[in-house]
Amino acid sequence: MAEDASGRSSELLAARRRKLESLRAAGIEPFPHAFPGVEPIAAVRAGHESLGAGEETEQSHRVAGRLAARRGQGRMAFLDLVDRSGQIQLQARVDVLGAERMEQLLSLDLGDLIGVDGTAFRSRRGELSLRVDAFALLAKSLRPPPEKHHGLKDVETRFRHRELDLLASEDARALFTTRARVISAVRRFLDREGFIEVETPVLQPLYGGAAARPFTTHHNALDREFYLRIATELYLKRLLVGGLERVYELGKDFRNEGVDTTHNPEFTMLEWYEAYADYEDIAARCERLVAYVASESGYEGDLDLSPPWRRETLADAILTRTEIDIREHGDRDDLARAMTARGLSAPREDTWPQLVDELLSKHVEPTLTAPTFILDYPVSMSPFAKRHRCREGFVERFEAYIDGMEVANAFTELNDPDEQRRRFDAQRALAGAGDEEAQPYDEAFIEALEHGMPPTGGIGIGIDRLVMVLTGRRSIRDVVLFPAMRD
RNA sequence: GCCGCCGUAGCUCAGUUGGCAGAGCAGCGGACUUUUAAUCCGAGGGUCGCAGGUUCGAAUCCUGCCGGCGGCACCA
Repeated sequence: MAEDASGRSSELLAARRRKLESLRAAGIEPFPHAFPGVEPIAAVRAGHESLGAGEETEQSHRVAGRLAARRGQGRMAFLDLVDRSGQIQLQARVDVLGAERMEQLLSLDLGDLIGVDGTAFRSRRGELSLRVDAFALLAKSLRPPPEKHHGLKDVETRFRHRELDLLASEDARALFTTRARVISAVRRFLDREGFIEVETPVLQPLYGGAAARPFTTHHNALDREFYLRIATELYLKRLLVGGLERVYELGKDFRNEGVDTTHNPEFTMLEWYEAYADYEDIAARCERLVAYVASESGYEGDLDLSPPWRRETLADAILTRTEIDIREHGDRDDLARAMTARGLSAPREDTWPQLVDELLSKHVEPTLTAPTFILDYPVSMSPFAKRHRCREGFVERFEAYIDGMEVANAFTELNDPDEQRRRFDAQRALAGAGDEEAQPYDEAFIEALEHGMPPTGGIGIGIDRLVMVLTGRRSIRDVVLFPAMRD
């Protein structure tokens, strides 16, 4: 990665530069403007599926892509051309092209982008091919591509230079094509169910809607600090007050936290809110959405994502794994003693909600391979969720887990402004006690609630993690085009 | 932040006890009219992540730093 055009290791670059200059000297433009009328390679292949080995056609096709391999030289050669849809073999013949054009075609470098007009035939070995009748250089490649058989394996290079990963790897192209299908399927599903897509501020004067530390930035003209959003929740609920009834936003959130296999500092989040719904309605729609998206994106994994998913209350989930009933240990020290008595670590500085979270993430989450809703969380862990209609001290909230990973968080939304104000007060107390993730007081949000928000259910779904589930990847970096890296 | 593993040619990788830094692909020169990782001949290509140290001699041993991966901690 440290080479440059004039220094060491430049022999390979110099050779390509020489070719570039000789092309220009021969009057060939190495970077032409366009190449209209190109057919996807997959479409060409599909059009000749029934062609037998050794059979020829008179059908001409125009294709374009990157030169990936070359076999043979002299009077006849075979080239492999790759576009986004697939790969096809080209046959170059001196008796078709003439000596000069043949020489020009064969002196192209692997990695060059070319356009070809060719006649379809199937080789004696059964390979669908195009006999090159005419070709054009579409863009000269001035750097050598990754190795043609082993591809690009170095993980660091694949992440820092995703373009090389993509141009070298069919799997990489397929993965990000699948990701695109997931995202378009999400939109299609929600659009069809009466939701409208909205865009709320990324730069926010006050952050909120999740427990996380924000990134800060500065606006020069206004001379003030802004936060990059950690969630869209509070703005979206203001739209419910405004009467939009069913809204969703699909976009980036930013959280100033550590980086690991399930966390990237910027990540793609889906949130939707629907009036007159509670968390049971949300759970049902969530199940259907994931099943739909899985089907639309060609999911072939082992998980059964079809509704209904397993449902377990948080308290029962913890009870069955650890024999600790958090309902009987409502006091912080009492719970800590119960954990210690069973040999579980109970960090001294942890609050009661943090101890519960410890039990959940250490002892429950890893066991949740099949899609599962964990229901009903303690009030103190959920400042924006509505009190449970019959379970004292709990809220109507669920988190959805798949493959041992949290992929969604949802609740029956708190719409009582006075109760919301008390929850903010409690958060302020936590902040005073040093909790860096406590919610800041958002007066504009409270005021909005005072105008009246309908009973509402809402959810956030981590799209990167959903893509991980649907593509069987264990690291979020595999499903993010340009994951965060050190400089 | 802590622990472990890793960093060698453009790419994929070898490199023995510390003893002249290698192969394949790619590239360069040449041969070749049905190849499929084409084949054959020839000549090249290196700051062994960076900086120190030990040693007659370091890719190899030691220390520090940079970067990556995994784990722990942190993390709706």
